[in-house]
Amino acid sequence: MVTIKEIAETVGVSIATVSRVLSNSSYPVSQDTRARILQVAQDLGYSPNLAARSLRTDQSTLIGVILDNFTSSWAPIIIRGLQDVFHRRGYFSLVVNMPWEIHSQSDVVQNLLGHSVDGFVFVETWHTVSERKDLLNTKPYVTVHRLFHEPDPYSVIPDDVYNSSLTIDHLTKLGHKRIAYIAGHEAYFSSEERLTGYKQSLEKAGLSFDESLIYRGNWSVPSGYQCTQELIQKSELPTAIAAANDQMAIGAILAVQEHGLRVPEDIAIVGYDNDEIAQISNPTLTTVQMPLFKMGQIAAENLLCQIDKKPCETTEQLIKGDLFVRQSCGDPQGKDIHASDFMREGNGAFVNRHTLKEDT
Amino acid sequence: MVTIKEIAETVGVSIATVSRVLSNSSYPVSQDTRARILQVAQDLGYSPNLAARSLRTDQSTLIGVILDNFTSSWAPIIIRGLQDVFHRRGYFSLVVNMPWEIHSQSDVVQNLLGHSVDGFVFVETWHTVSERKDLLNTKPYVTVHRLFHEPDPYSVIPDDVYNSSLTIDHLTKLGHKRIAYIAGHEAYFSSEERLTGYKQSLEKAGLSFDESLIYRGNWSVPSGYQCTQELIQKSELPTAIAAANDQMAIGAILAVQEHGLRVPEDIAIVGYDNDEIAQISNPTLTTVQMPLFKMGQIAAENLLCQIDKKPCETTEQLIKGDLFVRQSCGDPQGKDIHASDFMREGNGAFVNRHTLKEDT
DNA sequence: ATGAAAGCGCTAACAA
DNA sequence: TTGTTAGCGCTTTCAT
Repeated sequence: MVTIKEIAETVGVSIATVSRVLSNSSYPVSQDTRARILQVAQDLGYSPNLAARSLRTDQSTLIGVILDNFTSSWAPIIIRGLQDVFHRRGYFSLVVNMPWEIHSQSDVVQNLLGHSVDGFVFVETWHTVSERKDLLNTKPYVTVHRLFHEPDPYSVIPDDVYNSSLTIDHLTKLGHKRIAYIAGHEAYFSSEERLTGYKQSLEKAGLSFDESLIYRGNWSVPSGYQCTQELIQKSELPTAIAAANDQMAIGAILAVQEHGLRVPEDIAIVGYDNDEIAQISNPTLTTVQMPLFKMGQIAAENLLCQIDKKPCETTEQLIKGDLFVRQSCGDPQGKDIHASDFMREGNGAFVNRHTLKEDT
Repeated sequence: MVTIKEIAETVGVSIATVSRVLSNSSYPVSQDTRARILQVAQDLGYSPNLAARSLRTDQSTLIGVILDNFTSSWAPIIIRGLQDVFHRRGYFSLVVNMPWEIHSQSDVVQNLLGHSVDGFVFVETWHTVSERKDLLNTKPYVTVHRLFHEPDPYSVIPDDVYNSSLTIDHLTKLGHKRIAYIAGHEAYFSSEERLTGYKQSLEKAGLSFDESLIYRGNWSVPSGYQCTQELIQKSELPTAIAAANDQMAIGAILAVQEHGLRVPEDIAIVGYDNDEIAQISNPTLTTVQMPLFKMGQIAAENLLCQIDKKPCETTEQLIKGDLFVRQSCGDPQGKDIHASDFMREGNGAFVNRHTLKEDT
């Protein structure tokens, strides 16, 4: 590996001057020598030894990214958003999976601290602020998509109330007046927010809230299926079912269809997440997508802002998502619906995981 | 941050002795002082400055992990496998997404080299050996799940021929004699391997290969749908369709059902990947799962082996997957099939992305 | 505008 | 068995 010493020798200047140029210091260096140094560095294929720089400056341009569950559908997209900003600013991230249950937190954080990371990002995490504060050794941190209830000033979260309303408003606009709701697991902060969105939309539409229309699932397909089975046993069927995620919505579709009822003709269904399955189910699912990529970007900006000790946002940031209208609520224009509709060429919405699900 | 100097002072020994103990050097240190140093290090919450160590030893305990597409279904599981081994051995990984198309490779690799990474892992990559050899600056590397055709000595790949045979054997054992095949995109190495597995299974079962039963998709649901539409136009229907991935298999199911045919009663269908959708489709999909977690572990072991300059495997390692029998080929016991079957409590196979899809 | 030199925390060669 | 010291590559203070 080529060092500044080598460059200094070939150019015929001191290492100090080379360092000034190559570390973008604001220190004055003549245009001429600057140019020559840059040229030689380029020719020799110089790239700075970051360990040495880190040792000297106590800054590593390394960020510790801690995930509760790497293999969730959302985490990779959030990470892409984070890295989009980090890489542009010359930061790399040490990504580690660290399930909440296993209490190896301190070990991992210790180790990350050993690498002199400049800050931490917690993604889809259950670690509350209070739990981790002492661990972090005063390094700045930010949380993307916190799962716990306790508020966290440095967190970026989806605007679940708004997003949920988007789906329910869609239903009320289509004339639905009796809308059942399958809520998510109650331990999750999102669950309550989404339920709140449901309530707000009903109120907006002048509909009264009916406790008996609320069911509680655990995010899984079977739980959506179970809730819908119970719901169908009841005397008066709703005309629509909203679920707190796509998985449960799929469960609802399967249950409804098993009873010989049609979606959306007899019962309309909306989900939440715009998970891959929303495009593959039959009928395809109308749902809302969280702006995960953007959430990652915003969180990264905020962290770098803290690292640079510039004034930055210190309150939770809520980010709005977008509605994806598909077949499961019926076509507002009243056209017939076939499974093949979304298979036709040119129906651009189709994306699979071979391509990037980059949010807008 | 506490340093060895501090520890040396409190214990009353030289920093060299402290270093010897704390860097697990084989150098002899008396039991007594060793114990005292360890104790003090523990009390003070010492963790080594890895940048300093790296500067001195030219080893960083950092691995560069380069992915073509972070948001694929498989990449996160492979990474979990890699990290399972890396973390146990004290290594962290710098995970970066680097699409093949964008020619920023050298920049990123340069930067990673600046962090003195001890080696590289390429995950689901299109970068061939020849393309990257010069970039890596003699650092060892390993490839997990290469996508290109050119063989690569240091790569760990799924045994696609074997895995594919698993699905076709399942069909021939159920008595199918006319089996159509929807192959994957031809640019992918896997596509040809899986097709080979299909051919081998036919031969094993004494069935002749019929070119007209082979269709070529591009991995997407719509492409599986299209191929199946064409196939159905033909005079003689097959009794089974095998697809090179689950997405295309789902497309096939939708096309078959649209023609009023039943799966599996009229046409049996198998997929490949055991993607999340395989458990959610109606009927659920019989498919095969690549041992992604294990592939990651094996690749990591191999890389560390190279880093330690120990003798290690230098030929491609093919890893076998497992068959998951669900509804789409019919129940060998001849029971009736309902959508609700897999919703029942106790049907343990159901996993969603909130839980880890850790391979065995 | 440039150079000399100290020192970040650690390891390892050499000395005792 | 323990200590002293040079030096990894870099930034930065202090001289010039």
